Amino acid sequence: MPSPPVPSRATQRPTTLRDVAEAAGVSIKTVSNVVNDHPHVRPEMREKVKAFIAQLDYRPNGIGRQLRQGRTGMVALALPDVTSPYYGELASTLVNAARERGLTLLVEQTDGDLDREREVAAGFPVRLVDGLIFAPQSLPVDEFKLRRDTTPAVLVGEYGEGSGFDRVTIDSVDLGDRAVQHLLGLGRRTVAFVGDKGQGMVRPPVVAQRVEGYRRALRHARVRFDPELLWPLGEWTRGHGYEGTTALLAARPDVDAIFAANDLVAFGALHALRRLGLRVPQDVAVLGVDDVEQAQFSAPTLTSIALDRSEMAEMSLRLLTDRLAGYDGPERLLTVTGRLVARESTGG
Amino acid sequence: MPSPPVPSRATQRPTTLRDVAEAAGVSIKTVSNVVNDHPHVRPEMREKVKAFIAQLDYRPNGIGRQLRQGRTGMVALALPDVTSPYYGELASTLVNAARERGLTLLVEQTDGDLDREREVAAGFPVRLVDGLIFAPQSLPVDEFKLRRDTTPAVLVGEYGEGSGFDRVTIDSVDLGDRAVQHLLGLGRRTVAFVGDKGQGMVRPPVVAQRVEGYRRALRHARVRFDPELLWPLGEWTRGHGYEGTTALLAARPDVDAIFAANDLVAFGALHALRRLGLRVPQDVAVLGVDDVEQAQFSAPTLTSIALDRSEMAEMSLRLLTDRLAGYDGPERLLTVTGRLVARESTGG
DNA sequence: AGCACGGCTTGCAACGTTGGAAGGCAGTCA
DNA sequence: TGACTGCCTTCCAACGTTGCAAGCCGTGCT
Repeated sequence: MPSPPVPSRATQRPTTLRDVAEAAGVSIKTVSNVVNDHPHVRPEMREKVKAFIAQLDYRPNGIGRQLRQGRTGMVALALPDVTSPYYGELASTLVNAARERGLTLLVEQTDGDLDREREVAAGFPVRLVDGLIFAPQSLPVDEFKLRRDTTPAVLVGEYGEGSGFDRVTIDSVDLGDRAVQHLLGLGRRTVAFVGDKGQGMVRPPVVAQRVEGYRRALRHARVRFDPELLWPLGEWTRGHGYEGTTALLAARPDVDAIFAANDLVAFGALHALRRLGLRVPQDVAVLGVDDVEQAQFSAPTLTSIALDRSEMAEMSLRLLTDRLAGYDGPERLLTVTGRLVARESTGG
Repeated sequence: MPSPPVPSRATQRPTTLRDVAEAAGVSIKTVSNVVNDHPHVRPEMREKVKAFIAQLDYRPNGIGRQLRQGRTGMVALALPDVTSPYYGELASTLVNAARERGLTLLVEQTDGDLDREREVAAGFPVRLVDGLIFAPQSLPVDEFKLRRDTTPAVLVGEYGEGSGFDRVTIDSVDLGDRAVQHLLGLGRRTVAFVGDKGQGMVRPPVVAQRVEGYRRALRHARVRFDPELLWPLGEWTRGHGYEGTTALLAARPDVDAIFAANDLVAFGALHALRRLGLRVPQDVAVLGVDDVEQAQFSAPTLTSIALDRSEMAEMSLRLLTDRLAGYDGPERLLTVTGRLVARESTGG
């Protein structure tokens, strides 16, 4: 009878419960009981088995465990792009928060692309996660509503009104209102919003809300609304912010304040104004949204509206873990409000 | 005989192969064959089964599949922090590159913390991934060498010499050399390196190499090496860069150039110099490493050394997938070299 | 001595999937 | 008509784990 071949290091089979059981001369189940700290194992037996576990470097096979338990302990996080500071920080906090709860986070990037977001909504082709945290950008709400996947989902961002899903949202109307109030309070009267999207047609909720806040502040201060000051941008990036601001000031040299859709756009705007030889805040005041760390270090430092990303991350995970734990009630909505941090770019 | 209870939406059991099989009146294996595009299924049968699959929204259970196949299709990426632009871009590219290869990336953050890095090296307590891409910061190489986990691993960064593992590395000696050459080429003679670590004791490899490059450039230009100009920093962040630079210029007002350990430190340095009323580059030239996007938008724009993160990501994944495909040869080493991008902060 | 009890250990089954082998059926050819 | 062939389908087992129920054994009580 041939002896079994000696496995090479690379093909070495990981230790299983059975291996430990055979080595220790006990049943598989007893080893399992030791691993899972179940009662009804004699202390000396427990010690003995633990010794073999350590010696053989036994670590449970997650797959087997998950198959048995029907849950994977994994949660998908789908967002446009971890590279942007806003989403990056959200992802970072979520990774850690999930870890603390014994969950593993699977990161998926959509680039805000409609088709990719559709795929996420439809559910991953292979069922692998217990839940989903989703920050959509382009997907119409009605489409998400119709998803057949019954995995619990939490929506993050301005998006999702009327979707019937749990949401962590930002009060962007209030945010826009306060941003523009601040600029008007400096005596500025020609305030541009840089970062409009889908104007005339369907604005994504984030944009629609910020614009509504913008108009509310104007109305309140009895300043005439000038639609030309809603300046469109393909994407909310530094590059687009730079191009857009350059074009804006060519068309409207009378602009004396810029409400940038987010901090990246604001950095692009600062750069453009510098290139144009305009002083910030003396000639043009600039205000961004997100309060990314760089805002404290740019020249000039950037006034911004801070959103508590770690709070948002905690909230989303809490909503999701409730569902995982069996909560089956109606949708819930948690709202985060912004906090204005005044810095040099608005004379602060 | 009681009929089975109607499941509520929340507890609805996902569709399995068995469900489809029963609905279609065929065996489980036939459905499996259809799902996996296996031969020996009559076309009309295939169509019929596909119809049921669509109707019942059947999607394979990843766990069952993985258990059967012995692989999870998941790869862990362990790095200090996705929030920093450098690691964020690495993670972002890796997520997409893994996706293209049908792999799923699991992101783990260590904060560069020794204990967390130890855990990663020891292997996750629950076996769940087929491979590991690891960017360590504090872990001594010797410790990593001894890891018992036989999962294939790829090390990313300056770290890992002599570890016996596949590596994607950066030639940081050359990088430091070229950085300082550039500054000396501007006529500067008092070049500080901001971001030294563990000086006197064991410098982490990144630092050791950049310092070696720094000294090599000085030697080559016959400029005396002044150890006081290696300025220590607890961490390579904007905040530490700001504090460190402020302290540096208090101690050494004669500094006329700063080689910052990375771009974040450089942004902190720019901010500090502005606060001190010093002009960049006229009074002090500043140069960073990583060429993050913000470098093109800061005031002044930042000269930096670009490292191709997407190339590094592709390389790491290639090394890893080779191992997953069974390659069992000796360790391999791929090296990325930096490219200097001159901007305003050095008068470019 | 017999019995019950409680503490510890084991055996069985099942989670959902797929490779391999065996089974069935119709058509073809001698 | 019977055997063979080739295609399609089904059956069986196994991946590693854990809940449940049953089994065993020694102790203490009557």
